[in-house]
Amino acid sequence: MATRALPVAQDRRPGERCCDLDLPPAISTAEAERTTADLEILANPVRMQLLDVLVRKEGMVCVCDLESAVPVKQPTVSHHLRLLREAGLIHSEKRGLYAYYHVDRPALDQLRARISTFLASLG
Amino acid sequence: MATRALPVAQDRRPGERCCDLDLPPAISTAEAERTTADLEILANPVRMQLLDVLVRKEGMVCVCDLESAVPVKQPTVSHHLRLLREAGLIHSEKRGLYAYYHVDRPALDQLRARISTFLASLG
DNA sequence: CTTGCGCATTGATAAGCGTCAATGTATTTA
DNA sequence: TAAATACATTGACGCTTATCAATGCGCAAG
Repeated sequence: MATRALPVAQDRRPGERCCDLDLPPAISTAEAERTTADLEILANPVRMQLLDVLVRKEGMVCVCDLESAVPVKQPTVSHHLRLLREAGLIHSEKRGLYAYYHVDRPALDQLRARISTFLASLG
Repeated sequence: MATRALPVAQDRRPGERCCDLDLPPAISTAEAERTTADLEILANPVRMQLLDVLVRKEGMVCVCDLESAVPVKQPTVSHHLRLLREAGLIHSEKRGLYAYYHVDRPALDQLRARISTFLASLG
């Protein structure tokens, strides 16, 4: 009895043009790429742990402390810190020998908001 | 004046052991890797658009329809559909010549919940 | 100034990922 | 049976990413 407008196997002949209810890509490719970038900056265990530490420690954290919180060597830590910095999620300040990092709260909040919006759009 | 327990540059001598308030990795490496996997399955424009189409079309969608919704060739579509399938987010059913895909709502909801929890933990 | 230290950068390596042409496999139509 | 169609799989390619040893650079203690 199916009253659905959705074409099913039985309704479709081989070679026939697919669903004319042209599924609009809904999410544009450009939009999908932006959201992908948002997800990718978080999609790494080391960056995730670094961010986590920086979030929990309200103040500034020096690199050597961050280093001891993740299972990779110092150059790799610097590498991921750079990516997070270039993404605008954290900032650094040099004091003497040490470099202190801290989270950019507004930036992080905006990132979380964008991802949440995306997740909601999948509902 | 600073009454904060957090060591700052001035408080720390070179060569000194870093913050003894051992920042517990808070998020374990294993946990971070699991969450990373959750993010990664979504962190691709094609998979994102495929999922989006499948979510918006309640019923089953055949591959040729999905194909026309993304800017890549058929083998690439099959590739990403396979990844989504292996992640348990979608399922397929063959009817005659056509393969129909549909979202696994509970699985998708759980994924979204896990990511939301993670995002909240960054608050 | 020289040495030691914290951190960034470089350069190399390896592994992973996305993409597509070509091919395989059912299945359906002629 | 033969030809056509939908989709999956294979195999190859290029690009990106993560990682670390080695090195560079600035600051600070001696």
